[in-house]
Amino acid sequence: MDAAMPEDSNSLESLINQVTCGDCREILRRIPEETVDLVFADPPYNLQLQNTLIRPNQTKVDAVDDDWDKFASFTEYDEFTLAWLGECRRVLKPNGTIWAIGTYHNIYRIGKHLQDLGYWILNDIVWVKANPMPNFRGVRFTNAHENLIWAVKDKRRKDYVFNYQEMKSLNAGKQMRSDWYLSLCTGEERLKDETGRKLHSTQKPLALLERIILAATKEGSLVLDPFGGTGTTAVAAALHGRRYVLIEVEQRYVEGARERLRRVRNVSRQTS
Amino acid sequence: MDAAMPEDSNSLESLINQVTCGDCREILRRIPEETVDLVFADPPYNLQLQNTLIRPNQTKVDAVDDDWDKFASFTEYDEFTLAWLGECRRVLKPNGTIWAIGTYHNIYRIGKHLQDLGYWILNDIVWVKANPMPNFRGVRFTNAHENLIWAVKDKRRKDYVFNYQEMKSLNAGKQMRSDWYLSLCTGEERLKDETGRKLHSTQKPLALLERIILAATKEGSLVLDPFGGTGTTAVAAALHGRRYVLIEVEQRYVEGARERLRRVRNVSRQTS
DNA sequence: GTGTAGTTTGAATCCTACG
DNA sequence: GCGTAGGATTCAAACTACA
Repeated sequence: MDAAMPEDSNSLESLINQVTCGDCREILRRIPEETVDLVFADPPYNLQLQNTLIRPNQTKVDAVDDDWDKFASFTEYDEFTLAWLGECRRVLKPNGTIWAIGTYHNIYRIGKHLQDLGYWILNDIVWVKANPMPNFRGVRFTNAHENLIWAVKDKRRKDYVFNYQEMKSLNAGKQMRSDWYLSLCTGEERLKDETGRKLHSTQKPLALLERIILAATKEGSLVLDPFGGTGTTAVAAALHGRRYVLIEVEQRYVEGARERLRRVRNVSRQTS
Repeated sequence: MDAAMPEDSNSLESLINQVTCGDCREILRRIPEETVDLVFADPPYNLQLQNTLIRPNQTKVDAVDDDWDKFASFTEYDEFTLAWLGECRRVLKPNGTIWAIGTYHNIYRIGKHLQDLGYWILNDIVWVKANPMPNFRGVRFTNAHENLIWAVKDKRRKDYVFNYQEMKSLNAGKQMRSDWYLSLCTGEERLKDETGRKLHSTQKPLALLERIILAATKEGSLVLDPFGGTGTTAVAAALHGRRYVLIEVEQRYVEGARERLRRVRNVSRQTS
């Protein structure tokens, strides 16, 4: 797929259906204004974990300790958030929508900045986890969900895409609600590195991205993921005939995503 | 109960197990520092209503559809939020905790300010509604949940109250999770005015407040509700042997709450 | 192939008392 | 403030091993 990349790296076409490596705040500048139909953003959560956590059976929890999740302060996280949210708003079509996912560590800051920038929230969605990690020490409630925000760029635009009937049919003929019960990404679906460990510490389940794309885009729509990770958004887009622009700053995730997308293409070639 | 009220209206004792009418930002000043064990706050979220609340003598802003008005509204809501969150933090004991409930209209602003003031979030909880109002026009997902934030005043204090075993026993012997499936407040439980219409537009289910108080207070703890409404928090506190301070600005809600509490006391007198 | 038991693991702001 | 020892603490899904 790199061979097919046009030489003009500033054109939008050179980014479409590609996984581009780089800081999203820079790559986003290559995208012209009002060209994107949907943004899905899974930014770093700024977890601020302190100590190692030991399970009751004395094993160690494989926590999120990646450098990309480290921020010096809330202020720094806020600046980062405003930067990418602002760029995403610029490239979105006026009736385009954005989805952002997070936990209590970061979702309030994202939501607040999103409102301040003029996005108009349509729904907040909770991903209720079928199999969350328990609270081993029994000092809080089990953290069993994550939060998503769905917002349209321009409040006045009522013609954002929402495939109401398709959602209804996916929910046994009843209106799709704001609580989505889905399992974590584990097992075969979870990408592994060469040593057999999880490649990405926070890979999202494909079912989550499929529902989002089926709900809020049409065939041929352009989907942008500024924190592409190992490519779940791109896979969901490809599976349902949507175009995508995937940006990811970590080279090893980029390679994992590209390989994953090759496998998806091969499968669809065999079955078509 | 008014007859039993001490004459010194500045003492904390004069507020305890009473429904006090007034603006919470003023009444809160009567409460000494670090005296409250738990705050439950269900603040208003309608920005238009907020404008009249903060600037009662100014002209109402019409349709809020330009950027300046929108920014002004958010700013005023933010100032209001910071004011009551700050006062609540002052009166909370160092190991005291706060619960705030809201929807996507206001919860991001509350959560962000709460973090900025130094509260330390322990959990976010979603109240998943068993019987939400459908989205009649089919243009969004059914809004089927509300968000709660649980935070401790001082991050370093690990001795906040969390009745782990009691929550576990309420959940069939398994850890209580962050998703709470509860019905709306309807039927007999819902307070009505003299014409038979609901007295308060957003009365919370008693089961929600009972769970919160059973989870995060001990017997005899002091519970503060700065937006007391029709007294659900006070009823839950009274039923479980906790003391309360309830503040509410609307006189008709105050009267509804006082009458409701009289009924609760009569019932417990008969059964004891 | 089928069924069962055992093992692994997941975005986690996960303890307390005493020197 | 810090270091250390004592003690209480987990759920569901998917995978593996084995009969």
